[in-house]
Amino acid sequence: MVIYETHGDVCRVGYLRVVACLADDRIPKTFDYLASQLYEVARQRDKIKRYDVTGIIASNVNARNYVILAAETGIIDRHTQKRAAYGSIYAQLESAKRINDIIDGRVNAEADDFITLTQAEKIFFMHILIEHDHPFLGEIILWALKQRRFNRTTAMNYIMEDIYPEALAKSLQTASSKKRDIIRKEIDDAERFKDRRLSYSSQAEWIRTRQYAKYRHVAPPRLEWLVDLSILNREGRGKFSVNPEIARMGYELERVLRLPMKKMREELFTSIYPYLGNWSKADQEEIAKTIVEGYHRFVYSGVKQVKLEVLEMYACFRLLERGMITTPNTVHQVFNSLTIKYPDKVFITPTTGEVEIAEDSARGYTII
DNA sequence: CTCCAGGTAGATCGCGCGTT
DNA sequence: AACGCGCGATCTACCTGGAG
Repeated sequence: MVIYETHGDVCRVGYLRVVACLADDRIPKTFDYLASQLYEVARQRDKIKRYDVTGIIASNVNARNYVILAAETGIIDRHTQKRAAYGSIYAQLESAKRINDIIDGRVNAEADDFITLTQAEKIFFMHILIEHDHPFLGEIILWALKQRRFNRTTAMNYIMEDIYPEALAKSLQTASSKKRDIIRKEIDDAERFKDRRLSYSSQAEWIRTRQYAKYRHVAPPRLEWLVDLSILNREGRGKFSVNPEIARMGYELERVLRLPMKKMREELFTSIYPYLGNWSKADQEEIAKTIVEGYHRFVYSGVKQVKLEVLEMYACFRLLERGMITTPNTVHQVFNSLTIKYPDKVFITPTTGEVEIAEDSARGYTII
């Protein structure tokens, strides 16, 4: 499910954290309301403006574009106007504390607060962006890996003329029938992008076309996301290079990013993320503790039905925050062993995947 | 009316050339 | 060789017409 709607100004991943914290699990908030709140929060740090990065929120319109991106990446839900799965997960992570402090005015934002991500946050957003922009963003990463160094223009052309139509074609299989016709039309159009671009006699003429405007709205934000995730480094204006740490994993990345979605999710945790930080392996007890603690956090913040899948992903990222790594499948196994060991305290409704964990199990984690 | 994709004005970069 | 100037190329933030 490729992200269809992007705008050239949604370049900074960090604002998605603010949207996740501003949204709510119980009370719907309209996108306009979220946008104006986001705008207000972002303005807190007007005095310490950074001019070396693009995508800083400077208007309501531009804040709204970020809210839309949050909807496209599973942070908030278009229909319910509440938090979506990844928004709920982020809101329960420790990382959310700092953002909430800024939102509530308990601390003043520093220059980097909306831009710089912690290592765990980088992996969190890498995960959701790769998943929601699949296979587009993954293929962009693989192309970048082959280049090592490249400039913005080369990247824009290749991304739009080669990767984009192919990614759209692949996304056809999973798209709803309504969207399919629109996507097919877009593919037809995209297949002619290159010929059309080359038909303009001068560069000056080309950059004034609507097609170029489209390029600018689709490709550059994705490159900027990769910079925020430390997959790419910025090398001055319009130039990028691949982070050497990532470059070393080229072969593995190619294998993992091309796996079917469900497999890819697991393999990112087994084959990629372990090399993106100094993690220790989380043991069974830590995992179980994190599951139980997480369940109570979700319930406390107003999530009525805690989905097992969501709880498991939460546990993976919460452990990363504490310097420990595990995988969704491992968490799943630990959860299963909990239901067997404590059938009177830990339940799952098989049809819906909703979890319940008895209150007293939280106290001192006595169930372990 | 609302809203956003596409359009555009102005800012900024950096190439290539002349000068020291 | 190194510097720096000027201008075309490129980039970005903001705006708006036309779709819904």
